This record gives sequence, C-alpha cells and structure tokens, in this order.
Amino acid sequence: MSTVRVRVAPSPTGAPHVGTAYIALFNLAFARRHGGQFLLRIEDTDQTRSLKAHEDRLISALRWLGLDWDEGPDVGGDCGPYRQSERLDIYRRHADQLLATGHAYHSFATAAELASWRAEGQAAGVPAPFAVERDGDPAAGRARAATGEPYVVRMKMPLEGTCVIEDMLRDAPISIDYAGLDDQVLLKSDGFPTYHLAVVVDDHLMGITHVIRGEEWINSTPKHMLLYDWLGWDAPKHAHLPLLLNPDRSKLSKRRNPTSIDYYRRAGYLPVALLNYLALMAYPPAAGADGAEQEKEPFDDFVGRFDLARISLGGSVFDVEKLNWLNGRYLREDLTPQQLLQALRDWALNDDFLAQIMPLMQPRMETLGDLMPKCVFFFSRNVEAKLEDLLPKGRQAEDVAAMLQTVVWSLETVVPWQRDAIEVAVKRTGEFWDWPIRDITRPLYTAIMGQPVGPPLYESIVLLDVDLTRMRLLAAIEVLGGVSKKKAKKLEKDWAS
RNA sequence: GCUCCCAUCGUCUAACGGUUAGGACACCAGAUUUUCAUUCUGGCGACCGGGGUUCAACUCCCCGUGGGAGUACCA
Repeated sequence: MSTVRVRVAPSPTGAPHVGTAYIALFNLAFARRHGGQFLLRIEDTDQTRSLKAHEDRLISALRWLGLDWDEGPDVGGDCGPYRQSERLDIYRRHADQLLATGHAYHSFATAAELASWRAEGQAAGVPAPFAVERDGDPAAGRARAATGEPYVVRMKMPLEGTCVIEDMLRDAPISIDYAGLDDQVLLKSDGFPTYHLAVVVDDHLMGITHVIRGEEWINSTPKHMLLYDWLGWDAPKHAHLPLLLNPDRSKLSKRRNPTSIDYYRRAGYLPVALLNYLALMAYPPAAGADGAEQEKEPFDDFVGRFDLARISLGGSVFDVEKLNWLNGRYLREDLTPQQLLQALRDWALNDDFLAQIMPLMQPRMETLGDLMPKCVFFFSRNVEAKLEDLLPKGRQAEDVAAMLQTVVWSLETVVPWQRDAIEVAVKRTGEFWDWPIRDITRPLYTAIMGQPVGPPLYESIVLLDVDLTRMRLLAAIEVLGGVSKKKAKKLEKDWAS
C-alpha cells in the first residue's frame, strides 16, 4: 500500500477558524499514526474573498497550534505550487480535457435564465434543467467561447444512476442519485476553477490517499467521484467528520461565539489545551487504569491510539467551559512557575507589547503603580461592562445594542487591523445612526475596557486585536439585552444599503 | 420543497445483545485551605417515540419524530 498522504485545504477568506484546526488535527493524527505525510493547500479560488492577509494569519495560527505540515505554500514540496491561484493552467487543462471527452460543456446562460430554470426545477421537484445548453453542439459552444463572450464550463451530470460512497467512518455506504444534482460549474467566467474541479485535480496530482474533511461535503462527493472517473483516476478514500456546533446546534459560526483560532490565542489559551479539547469533540477519551477516563491527553499521546473508525458521528457543541477547565489543568499541572512566566511572556507580557502600551498610559499616570489598574483590560480574557456605563444619556438599551451590532459589522471589513481604518469604520456607524460620535464611543469604551474611561479608543482596539474586540462587543450587546434575530435581519438590510 | 447525514444526562462521551446505563464539564451540597482558587467526597441528571427480530435490546431491522448539512460562477 502506498504511503498515506492527507491534507487540510482551507480557503483564506476570513479569520483562521477553529473548524479548520479541528479538521487539520484529525488529518495530522491520521498521517502520524500511519507514518504518512500531511500537507497544507490554500484554496484561494474565490478572487472576491481571498486575501493574502488571511492566508498569513491562517498559517501563523496553525503553526501556533503546532499542526505542522510536510508540504505547503510556505515550505514547498514536490507537488507544488500549494496555492490554487497559482495552478490555474492546470485546472484549465483538465477542464479542456473534460470538454473534449464530452463530459463538460460551455454555458452562456445569464443569471436570469438560471434563476428561471431553477424555479422550473424546484416546481417539478428536480434540479434545474440545463438541457438547452448541455445538449447543444460542442463545436458551436467552443466557437462562441472563442469570440470572447463570457462563459463557464459545466459538468454534464448523468440523468440517472446512483453514486455509492464508502465512508471510512460509517458502516453503510452512502448512496446518492445523480439525478438530484445540478450541472456543477467547474470553471468560472473569471477563469478560476470552482472548489469541485480544483479539489479533485489537486488531490490526485498531490497524491492524496485519504480525504478527511467536514460532513458538509458529503452531498458534493458524487460530483467529485464522477470527476475522478472521467479523468481516469482512482479516487482516494473518504471520511466525513461531524461538524462543530453552536450551543443552539447549528453549524459553528462566529455570529455569537469565538470561532477564530486567534481569539483563543489572544485570550490566553494554551495550544496544547485547545488541541486536546478539539480532539475530545469527536473522539472518546483514553480509558484510565481505574476505569475512569483520561480527558487530559497531549496530542502526541492521542496520536498513539488514534483510529479513524472510532470517531463519533454526532455533531458536537463547542463548550467553552470545558475548554477552560482543560486549559486550567495544563496551566496548573504541566507548567513550572518558570514555564508559566515564559508562557505569559510569549503571550503578552513582553517588551514588544508593553512598549506599545506605554505611550497610551504615560500621560495618565502619576506613579508607576497607576499603570496596571488602568490597562488590565489588555490582559484580560473578558471584562464586565455595567449596563449603566454602556448607556449614553437618553439612549435606550435596545438602540445601543443595535448600534454596537453595526459596529461589529463595520469592523469586519477592516483588514488589515489598523488604527485609521478602525476609526473610519466606527465613524461610519456614527453617520449611519446620525448620533453624535460621543454616543457611539462611550458604549465602545465600556464594552472594550469595562468602564467608560480609559486610554485612547482606536489605539486600544488595535492592541486588543480583532477577535477580542469582537467578543467584547458581542458581550456588551448581551448585557444590553441582545438584538433579536428578526431585528438583526432588518438592521443588516438597512446597514448593507 | 428535494437529497443526504445524525440521534445516550444541559454539554462532551463509554457501552460494541445480558451493567443498579459508566466517566468528564457545568450545577448543588460537604470536607481541606487564614481568604480565594486548587484538591477531595457526595448529590442532581440520559438511552427521542412506535413497531418488529431475539430467551434477552441503548445496542440489530423498519417506520415515525427531532436536529443538522447540502441544494451558488462560496468554499
């Protein structure tokens, strides 16, 4: 049997997500367990959302966790490039091959046409009918494309038949009828591939033997199997992991919870604990000698007993309380006081970080002893904002909560995280509400610092960093009574316009 | 709507036909600690429902129900 090769393939479209770490963790464990290789591939095929800044943060976050890869964009390897935006010609070549063999076709349909086809399909309880284009003359399609008219390349899905997927985590194979599937776009009009084309081509070219990914991909696996077949390749084995969930059991999202790896880093969690907790999310703890279970288990020990088939299939609610408990145990049990001090230095108690605080605090001090009380919030996991401090004179809690929500949205667009851009984002919400800036900043001071007074706001937000800032704003919104789902929806609409 | 996945305490899970259904987080009591935290002890608390199969079902099968995901020129 050939060497095990697995990968994690995140797309750099936002903050590094704990879900990515979770998937990476199981891939790495599988690779280590079988003496194989683990690769990192950047799936930056969405030109409108992918950012190099996000990729940099992602790599830094995964490195911090110690989820190291054997091949990747930053370390190279024999199967590069490992960034999909640098492999465009490869995808085009394979798309051409599928066009030539009649498995794909040029599509020129407008958005309006597609919408009407979909509506038609919906009404009949079937996927959108693409017959108009898919059965046309291939040469005509090619000629039309050559004129420079924008087009996409679509898969010609079989109208009948069933795809049987063997999933390593499940006893019974998964069967999905081809008839229920859309003619998937493979090549977009900007010349970039979609996920479906790129993932199959790359996994094959990079020698991936096992695709271990999130459960949200099950439904598109038949498309991938078809592609392997059409291209004349053997498909890798598949394993679809259960999803990480919000407390309300929906797919883990940043809407109300911290989902960025950087949040946990900045809030003071230890990588070993986060990793341990993530493993526990889908894998039973080791049995101890006395029958009790050993929940605390560093990654290297976990690898030694890892067996893909033992992964539990139900989605898991991410429980910060339990993470806190585990993190506390590592902090107390595994670190000498010296090591604890070092961990603190690596985190925030270092000259580099403190030096940035000095200019903010110096004008506000009479004795050296005034420093810490006035800037504890930089070193705290969270602060407790009091309701009365969050309310500017004459404002209702409900309105202030809504206002803070728009600040959260406004701040989301700030990349990279810099002072002036933050100020612009905050002022923009001021204009939106047509409130004096004071009524915006007072709640902000309180949310960020726990009290309505403190060092300069924008500079402080920069140092607090994006994830901690976001969570403090969300916490303040809760103190104010929250923003109802219905209201948030309307607000989001108004805000977007 | 259609397709697929999943289903044990509030949460994470053990059990792989025969157990008083075990452990962990959280919570509640008590002990230790000058305080707090830690630590220790105890408590609360679950097999989604209905049919089968079997001497015996949490466990196997079927049907419901519930939850989730997918259904994009996003991944």
